Amino acid sequence: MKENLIAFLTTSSLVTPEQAAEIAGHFSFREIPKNAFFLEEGKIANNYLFLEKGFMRVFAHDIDGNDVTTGFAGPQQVVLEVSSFFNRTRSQENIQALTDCEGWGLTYDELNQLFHARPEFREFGRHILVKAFTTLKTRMLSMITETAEQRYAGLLNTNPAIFQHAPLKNIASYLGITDTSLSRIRKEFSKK
Amino acid sequence: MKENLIAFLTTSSLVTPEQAAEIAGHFSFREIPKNAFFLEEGKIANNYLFLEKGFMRVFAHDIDGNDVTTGFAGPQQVVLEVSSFFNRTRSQENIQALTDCEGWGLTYDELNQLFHARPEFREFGRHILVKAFTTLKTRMLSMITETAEQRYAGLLNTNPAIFQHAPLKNIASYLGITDTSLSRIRKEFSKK
DNA sequence: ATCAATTCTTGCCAAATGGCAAGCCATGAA
DNA sequence: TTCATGGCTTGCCATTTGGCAAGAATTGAT
Repeated sequence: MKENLIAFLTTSSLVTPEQAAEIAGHFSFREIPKNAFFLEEGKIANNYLFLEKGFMRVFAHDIDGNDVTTGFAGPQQVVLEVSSFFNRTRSQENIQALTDCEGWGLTYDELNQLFHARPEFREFGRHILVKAFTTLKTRMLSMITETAEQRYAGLLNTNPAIFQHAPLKNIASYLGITDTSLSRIRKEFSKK
Repeated sequence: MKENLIAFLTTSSLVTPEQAAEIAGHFSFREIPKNAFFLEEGKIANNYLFLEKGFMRVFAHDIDGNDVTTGFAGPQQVVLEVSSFFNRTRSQENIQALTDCEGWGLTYDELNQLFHARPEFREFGRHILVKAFTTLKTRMLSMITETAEQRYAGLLNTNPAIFQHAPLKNIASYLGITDTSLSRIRKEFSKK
């Protein structure tokens, strides 16, 4: 039942299979139907989620009120608004299900209890945070050094599934361009 | 002697002044002369630094070998290449002193011992990591939603000291533009 | 003091991206 | 079925940014 969660916990090799099974025991099943919000801006994130099925989109609003996609999440990934969750502050971001989603979750209190009781899960938690940070740094570097077309090609390569679930305008803002430009880039790209 | 470090540890209010004094006791004094490298790409980051005086630049190289500034550090900040330090992997980034620097440092082993012995320092460590992550997310959002001129104005506002220590071409790549464009933006900006 | 290297600016032009509006297409609701 | 909505593309043109090269200014080394 929780095989995927257990497997995920052990991949880092910071947690043994036995430990993973016990840790997984504390997670509860969560369903988020399509279009429902896992987190709404203005609220304090209280849920840590291991996403097993489905896709989600993370987005914020810029000064003019425009919708800006800051991230996507897919199966076998942790979904978490780090800042709001750990600092207990109001989130500036929304997390919405692009498709029907299923996964395993912890509340803030549950996670802290588990961090306290399970040093290896604490290490695992740090590992996840470091990974998210590294991923974001890589994305920042690609934002600085690559053209929009290169970033598009990169996303198509690393996360092709997103194109089947998110509208292009969301993908465009994630890439830092307008939907108009993305459309043109796709046209050029398909010629090659 | 270590007042600044102690004050820094207590600002988060995760560490009491007494605890901070004891934690600070484990840090050793570090000097990095101007232009020296605190970390070189290809090596494994082994030093955690609280910078007390001076400025540093973090940079990587893109595919064409161009120098890209990914960050700056100034007084009262932690200097750390998170990914290499925690994963014990070779760094893709360099950290170089822009001016003569002084601060207080821990090695990887020292930090881990302290994390183990001092839960409050562990919490503090997480707090620093979360803050760095949040800062980077904000920067990513500004990269997507703001013009180069707005980003320039923002940096001038939040970190004016950098302009006295780093050459403009470094600041340009940090902002995601060429030095030519930055020069023009500065010209326009000074008219206002 | 001199020379070399680096930094910064500027002019010229090209390339990349954006803004807007129109139109087409697919989807879902009534 | 019809209608309304949202998603995607496209044409036209404006704006932003880049590439390159030249030159001035600054810095650093000898």
